[in-house]
Amino acid sequence: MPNGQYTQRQRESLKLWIELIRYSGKLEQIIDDKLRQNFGQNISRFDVLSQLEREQENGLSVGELAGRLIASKGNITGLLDRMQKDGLLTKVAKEEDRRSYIINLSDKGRDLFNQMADNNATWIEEALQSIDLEHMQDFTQFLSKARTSLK
Amino acid sequence: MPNGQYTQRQRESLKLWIELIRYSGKLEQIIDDKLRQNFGQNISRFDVLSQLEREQENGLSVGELAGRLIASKGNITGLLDRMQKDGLLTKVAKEEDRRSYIINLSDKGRDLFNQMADNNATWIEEALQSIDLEHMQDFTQFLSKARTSLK
DNA sequence: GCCGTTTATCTTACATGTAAACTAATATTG
DNA sequence: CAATATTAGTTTACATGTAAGATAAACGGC
Repeated sequence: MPNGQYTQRQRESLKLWIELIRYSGKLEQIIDDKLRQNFGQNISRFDVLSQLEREQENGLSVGELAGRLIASKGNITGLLDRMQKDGLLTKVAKEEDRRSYIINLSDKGRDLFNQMADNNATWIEEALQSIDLEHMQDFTQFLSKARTSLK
Repeated sequence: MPNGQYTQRQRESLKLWIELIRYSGKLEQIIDDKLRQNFGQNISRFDVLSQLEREQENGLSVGELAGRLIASKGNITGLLDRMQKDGLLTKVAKEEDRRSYIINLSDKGRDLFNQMADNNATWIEEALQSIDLEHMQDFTQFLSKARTSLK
């Protein structure tokens, strides 16, 4: 493949790729800014709270939590430390497996998440207001399929 | 809006938002991994090289460059420093405005970009192979419009 | 030309992402 | 049971992202 000589399919793939990154990056930026300004939290933290909230009282081990996060899989130790220091979650050693810990929402964390989630739903609805409901559903389904066939 | 009680439109917006972030995040991750493994570079650096390559010999000031980057707008100083240290670009003080600098690709940077771009086109075509050409074009156009109506 | 404002970039401090090496506990194999 | 491999999580070092303030040069009104 000589430099700069691409097939039509490659050109269209590149265009789509760039638009996808641009659009979703801009959306993410908008939400991240709102979360920072209004709650002093960012998307990673919202993601953590969200995953823990789904588990109710059961909590998650560090590894399980990392596996469910959309964004950061990397150095989750520091993130959880900072969130624990902020009183958003609890971390208790597991009885059966002394290598492992159970992470749970604190009451403060749960309250904060509920507030954030409500606001978030409003912001996202606003950001997507130019898209009609039918397109939105098609689009969601399309993305879901495309993602499954990824790796 | 009571906790957990969302309108249909809000629910669909949230679903679309989550699928978008997941899909584009996964795509970005795939490409980032390939760039790291094959070239020791990441997407931010590829983005910088790409913007500079478009300008041919003219180069860009730090501010212009920052404005065109898809991703990082933040601490671009350090990124450019590291890339300069790797010999990928040059940084020359501007004659007319001594506050400003002109960033340009070095030969090494241009060569590297050309290699990366070719590989990138192949990888992205592969990642998007499950989508037929027509859908791809629709989707690109749709995203472009949706993005323009954002902020 | 002088002075306040704006602009371009840098610096600093810190949060987060990435990768690899490390530690301790558990599981597996013989 | 002992040797080895695997797993969970941490630690370290470094690259990158974010925000705020600092610095120096250029601009604009007077």
